[in-house]
Amino acid sequence: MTNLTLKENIKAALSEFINLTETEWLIFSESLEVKHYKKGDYFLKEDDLCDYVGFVNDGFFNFFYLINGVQHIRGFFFPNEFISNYPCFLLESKSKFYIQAFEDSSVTLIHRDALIMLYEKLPKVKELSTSIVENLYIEVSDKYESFFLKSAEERYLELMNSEPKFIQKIPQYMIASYLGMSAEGLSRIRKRLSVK
Amino acid sequence: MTNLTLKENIKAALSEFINLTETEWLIFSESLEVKHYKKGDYFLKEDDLCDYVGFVNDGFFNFFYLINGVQHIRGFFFPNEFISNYPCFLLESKSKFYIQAFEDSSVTLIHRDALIMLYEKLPKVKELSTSIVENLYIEVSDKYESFFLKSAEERYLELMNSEPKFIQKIPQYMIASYLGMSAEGLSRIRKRLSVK
DNA sequence: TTTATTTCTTGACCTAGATCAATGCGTAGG
DNA sequence: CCTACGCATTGATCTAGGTCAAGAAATAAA
Repeated sequence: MTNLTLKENIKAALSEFINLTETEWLIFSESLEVKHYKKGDYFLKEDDLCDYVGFVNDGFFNFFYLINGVQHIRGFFFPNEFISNYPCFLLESKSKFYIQAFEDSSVTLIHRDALIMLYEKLPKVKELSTSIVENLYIEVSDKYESFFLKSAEERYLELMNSEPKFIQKIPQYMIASYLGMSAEGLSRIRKRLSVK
Repeated sequence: MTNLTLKENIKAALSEFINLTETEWLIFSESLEVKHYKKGDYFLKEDDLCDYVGFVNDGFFNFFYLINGVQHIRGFFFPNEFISNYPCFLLESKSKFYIQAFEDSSVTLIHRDALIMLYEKLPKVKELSTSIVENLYIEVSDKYESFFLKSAEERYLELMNSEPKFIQKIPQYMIASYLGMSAEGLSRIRKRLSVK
């Protein structure tokens, strides 16, 4: 795929939030750059500043941090999703998290400075940023609620239901970590479910 | 306290986010109204639309919802904090939550329509809204993380540490619900801690 | 194909915290 | 002052899910 086509991907995704005219889109797309990541490459590492927001074209990424060398997975970024460590992007603070390519991936990026400059030229873009944060806020509120009210088994089923296609590619022990349970625990849950 | 003084409370709180000149503040404060709640009164009920953001002057509120008649407490609003069901305020959707005054309370309110009108007159106010949501997002992300990594005892200590003054006024069984544990569990934790 | 490494499963055991039921305590109303 | 009712404590019991250790399977490397 050409870089041009890759940028076009975003256009569709953006339309969920804002409507850009052709001219506006041209201005916007000038600030975009496409970057390719090999499996294992980092979009972001611990203690990095997170100066970019990206949009995943292909492949996918793993969002985690380390406590005594143990990976705690907190999310995945799949194609057609925005990718960033937003709290760090917003606060311009150092990242506690890593974001790592899980397979060869391509991402369309925009730098914070470019984005801020766009806010002047295209006020709609400011609204876009606001909407993204609002959505993230609502999303994490839901995840929080689900953790409160649901058992490990229910959370697993919920995930299988919402993201079946990609989950297959992710090793079980990572899914377990993402769901806040042990790898052995998840294995038993799967066994229990397969019997039913 | 006069309504004028109550409104002044907000000014100080806002200064954390934006700086308003005297003139701007006058424009802003015209959109504010002060409302008093008796203990037990609702700021918001299930299925209501949440058309207001408030600012707690006095008293405090309880943020919860009901599942088969059981209260699940998800937060408290203390003096000098903004009060709203933000996801509902943002999405203009029906609330699943109740917000109830725990003692006689006073709140300075702004209606969504007034707020949106202010965005035109005072663009800074738009930034204020954005900042508030960003803060909420970061706050709930932290709470999520704390739930993941910490034991019931640790979460209790964390809360006692961050909000000692108000927590005293809240019955234990509500704190337990807020922390996602049973009332009996919390009682045992407290006993264990008092022995140490 | 064989070997090595990573991932998954299974069993044995343990523990935090839930649930249920009984009792104690404090304070508001009569 | 007494009675109730809401709240807190405590004991007994249960269970989801964690931890540790050993194998089995699968995947990658050679």
